[in-house]
Amino acid sequence: MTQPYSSIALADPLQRAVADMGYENMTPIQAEAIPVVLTGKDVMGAAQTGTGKTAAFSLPLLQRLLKHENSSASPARHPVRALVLLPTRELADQVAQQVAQYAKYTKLRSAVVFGGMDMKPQTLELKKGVEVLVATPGRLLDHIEAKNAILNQVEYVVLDEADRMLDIGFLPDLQRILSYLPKERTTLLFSATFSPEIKRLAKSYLQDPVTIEVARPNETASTVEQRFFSAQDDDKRRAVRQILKDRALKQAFIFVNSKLGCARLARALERDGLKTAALHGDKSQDERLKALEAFKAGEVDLLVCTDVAARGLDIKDVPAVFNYDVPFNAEDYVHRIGRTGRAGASGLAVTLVASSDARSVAEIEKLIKKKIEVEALALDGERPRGRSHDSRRSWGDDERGGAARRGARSSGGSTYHRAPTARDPFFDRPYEPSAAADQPGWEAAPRVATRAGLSANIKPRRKVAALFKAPTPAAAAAVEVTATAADA
DNA sequence: AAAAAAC
Repeated sequence: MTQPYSSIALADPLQRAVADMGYENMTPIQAEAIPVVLTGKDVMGAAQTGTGKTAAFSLPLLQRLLKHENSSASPARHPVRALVLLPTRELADQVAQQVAQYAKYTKLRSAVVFGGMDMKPQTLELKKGVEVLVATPGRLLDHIEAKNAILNQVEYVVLDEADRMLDIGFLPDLQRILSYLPKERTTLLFSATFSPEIKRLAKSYLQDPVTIEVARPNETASTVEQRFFSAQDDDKRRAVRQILKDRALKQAFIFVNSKLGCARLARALERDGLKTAALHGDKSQDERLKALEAFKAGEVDLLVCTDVAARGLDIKDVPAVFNYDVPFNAEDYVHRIGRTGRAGASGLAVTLVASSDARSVAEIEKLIKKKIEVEALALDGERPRGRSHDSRRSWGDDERGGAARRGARSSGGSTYHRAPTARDPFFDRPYEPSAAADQPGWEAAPRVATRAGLSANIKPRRKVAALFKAPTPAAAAAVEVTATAADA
């Protein structure tokens, strides 16, 4: 079943680069996608997080560029021949570094452009000539408009995290970028999650695509232990600290839903004496990159972050992910927990569930097609406020009971106990996906289109239609469906 | 209910 890279038709410089990185065997997505991309066909690829998607498109793409190295394009002009688009700056940086690694023994040049950094060095780089350009949408448009990047000879476009690139927040920019590209080209879409509507929209951008699915879309990695604990806001920080301690976790991502919440939690955990860095979109790019570097280097133990860090970031051996807040979008849950348990390693994903999160948890359950049990978490120390009068409830177990359980736990080795008979009454019933969740397209409810000036979840269908021109009737239809579902 | 992506 395992297939070495050496068994496929990749040029020697690429094989050497792969060997340098210590890779021998292809991952399933690579084994499936590389031969197809080598044919030059359009691809829609779905694979679990942490399974080597970047190499799956980079290697065959570079191979194709090598093969046609002496194309008719004037060498003096150095046109961009492959464009890779990503939804966050950190991800663009990471993918660019990988591409550069794979290309290091070739004459192909790559560059990366993203916002928050000085335009000038990027401009200089582009003017020197670049075959592979990695970018985030906004900054790329800047360069296009400044005529720093000429994209009319692009042969390949890759949309990584394609479902995000196609969502309503990115779509207008994406469509403008695509309008600068030749119609005759290869388009590759990759993501770990695809809602049916986004899939339909995505197909409207592809010509006769080959669909590659090495795992059921939206599937979470079996290497990640997923736990859900009932915790109200006041108890969440203590819960995090206790789980970190009980499970002897060295490092963790801690996801929060808002930038402000992220900054606040980071400060609070720092005050608790934990080495913490915050990563969110209100920080300067310099701070963002530093936070990530510090986490990678092990200088900080906790990376408190918004969904800017949910997708794609590949950091070795992150033992745990906490969802301090339950994500609004079920797809984001899949991506967030994909930061741990990568490349076959084991990982722990802990989601703290407040009583107002029932609907979101139901959405997650529906999406990942796994039964979610929300467990009670017995916190050490004083019993939690407010519920202590009712021993039927998990939080209300008296201290004696709690202590007895903890004793049993420490001898048994398992850190947690499941207390299905003593749960918060809110969770006494199993999660039933809500009626709304059964509506097709619910999970793809359109989000705010800030740059387009809309300020709320979109209601009137007309506004959506006016917001962007879909390239084909099929795409328009997909958008209509999404908007209608959101109205419901 | 938010975040992300340009200045």
